[in-house]
Amino acid sequence: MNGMCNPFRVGARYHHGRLREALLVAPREILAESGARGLSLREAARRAGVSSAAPYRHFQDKAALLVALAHAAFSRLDVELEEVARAHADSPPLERVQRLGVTYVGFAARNPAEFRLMFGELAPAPESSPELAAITASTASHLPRALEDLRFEEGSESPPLVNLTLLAWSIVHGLSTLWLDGHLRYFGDQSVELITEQVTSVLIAALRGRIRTKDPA
Amino acid sequence: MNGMCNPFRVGARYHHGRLREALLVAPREILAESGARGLSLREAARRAGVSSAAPYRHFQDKAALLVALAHAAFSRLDVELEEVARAHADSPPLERVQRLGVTYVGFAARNPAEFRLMFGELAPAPESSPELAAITASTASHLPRALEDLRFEEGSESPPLVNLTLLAWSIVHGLSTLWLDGHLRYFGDQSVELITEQVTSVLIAALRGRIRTKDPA
DNA sequence: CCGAGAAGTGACCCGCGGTAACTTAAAGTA
DNA sequence: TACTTTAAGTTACCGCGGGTCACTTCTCGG
Repeated sequence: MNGMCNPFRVGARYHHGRLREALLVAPREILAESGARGLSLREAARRAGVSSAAPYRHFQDKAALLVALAHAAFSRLDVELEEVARAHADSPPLERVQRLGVTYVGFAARNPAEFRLMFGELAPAPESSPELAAITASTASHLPRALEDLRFEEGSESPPLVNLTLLAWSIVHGLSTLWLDGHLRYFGDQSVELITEQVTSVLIAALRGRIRTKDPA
Repeated sequence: MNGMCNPFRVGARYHHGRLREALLVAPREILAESGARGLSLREAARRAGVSSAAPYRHFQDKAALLVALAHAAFSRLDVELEEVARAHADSPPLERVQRLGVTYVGFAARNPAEFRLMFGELAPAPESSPELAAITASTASHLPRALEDLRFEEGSESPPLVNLTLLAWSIVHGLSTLWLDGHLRYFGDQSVELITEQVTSVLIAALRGRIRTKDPA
């Protein structure tokens, strides 16, 4: 209770000093340990070595804390995607899109609770804060930016960019949530990243004309 | 408290008589009104006109009630998919798959809270009950059953059925969750069903060779 | 150096999940 | 039909979490 174990709370002074920061760190530990179910303001306060009413000096309510956490998580995903996009700037667009997708799914798998916080049931609406809306938009921009480099053969239809984006996003988002919720356990024990690669390869092969069905038009 | 408004509780006898059934009906109203957040055993008991300890005579705990609710929801989805598959038994496989996908997304949109209960964060693991595992497996079988009718042109690669299934499932599951969580609001104000049709049409057109990229191999 | 306001405290409210001991009524049996 | 058993209810209680309020402690600007 005296918070001696807390790096932010060595002196155990009456005023914590960096409580807001501590309240963004502690919940990540909790999420990693016990998932979103175990995340309570009280537990976060406890870990910060502070009374259960203290957090309310820095966050209006629990939802506001969740918004801040989601914002931080979006920032990290945004950085990852940005780096991948730069690293594959000279690759063929489809390959760049695939790398972005694998990164997206990998992030979800490595940060399950935070991914759920960003997108899931109790995710704060992006409108609940301008900053959250901004980082959300930035994160969502990488996929269409890579896809708009795609070129189609003459005689081929050119699907609207929005449909292509949604197709790609729904695949990786679907794989992420299915994986997090344990529904991919019966599809072999490979890593999600590998599964993602194989699944997206089917789409890519189709777009490159290497897979064609005999399905009647 | 006397439960006079409850059809199952007209006489307000000491023994409810059909409490288990009532406890499967009331939560659906709650879910429709206030989502999973508002779903508590106590509220369900209140609506059934019964004390807050009564439900424990019929369900070991809240999780067990959720399992039963999820089972019922899976059954309804299973029936819907079964009917669609039968209705399109003579259509080209890709079209049948598309109808299944639209049905899946439509179900999610029409039953948001229950869909989250089936797949989402606090979804019970299928292993938590044999019946749940069975109905889950049955529900998941419609997509691969339609996809295994697909035939490929000579010279075309033939992707493994499991990858095709996962591709199709991840798309519709991704669209469902993205829609439920409000992330498709910025993609126009069309219905999810329409969005699903457009997005899946891109994939289908690619598989039929009507869309081909100039992407370097 | 002092006063105002930011930051933290403890006590309290309510609703929730869950348990235990008790009561009612329905069903089975002599 | 009477008596007993037991399933299906009840009230009262526990601990915990979100949130508020009145109060105290510290920090910092004038």
